[in-house]
Amino acid sequence: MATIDVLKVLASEPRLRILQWLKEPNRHFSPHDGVDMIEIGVCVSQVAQKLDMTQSTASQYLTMLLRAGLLTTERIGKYTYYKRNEVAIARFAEAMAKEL
Amino acid sequence: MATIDVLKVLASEPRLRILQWLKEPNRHFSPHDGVDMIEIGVCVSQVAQKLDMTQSTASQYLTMLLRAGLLTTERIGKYTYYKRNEVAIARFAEAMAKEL
DNA sequence: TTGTCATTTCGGAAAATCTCGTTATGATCG
DNA sequence: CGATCATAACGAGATTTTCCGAAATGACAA
Repeated sequence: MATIDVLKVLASEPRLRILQWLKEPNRHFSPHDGVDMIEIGVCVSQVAQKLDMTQSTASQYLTMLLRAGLLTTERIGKYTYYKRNEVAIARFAEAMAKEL
Repeated sequence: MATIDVLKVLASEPRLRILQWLKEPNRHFSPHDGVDMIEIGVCVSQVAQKLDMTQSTASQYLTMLLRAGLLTTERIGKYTYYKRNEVAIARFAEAMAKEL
């Protein structure tokens, strides 16, 4: 995905916040039983609640961050967990420092 | 200016291009007589022509980049020259790498 | 001063984005 | 299977952004 398209995804307060919350999920979300939020991630409804927006909106935002390559996802049972893609995020930060 | 607001300014193809063109102004613009584009910068009309947009639009975009702190400006005679603020740009790239 | 040129500001139409409610899909449980 | 729950996809109204043309500002030159 091109730099400009990633920038467009990031240039939104709620989406940027999601990415930042996920740096320390334990600080910002209450965990599901037996789920390590750092290893597995956080599910859509948890993000929706924290955003104070509908589940529909949270799902869209997470999908946008996913398509931008900044998150990864894993489905476990009925839940879909999202977490940061640290490698891709670091790569993007480097690209910014170079291209900007 | 907050990170999110700078991101919004950058998340636009024409504005991002302006910033990138200004990395090598001699490669992208034809100079005014006796004006060192690296030292002094590039004027609004030059950018408008390169963008293939009106001078009004170019002026607005340059102003947005200026307010974001990414450019500096200097008026000489009837021309207003804009150039990159390398220190601020580097600072922003660092902030991104940290906050992202 | 008057005229001209570069730039900025203002107002608005078209396009894009935001965010929602609703519906559809997929998975689990009884 | 049928019911339920989490998520994704769809469609739409409200808001924001984009980009323009016209009018205002500021600087120089005659």
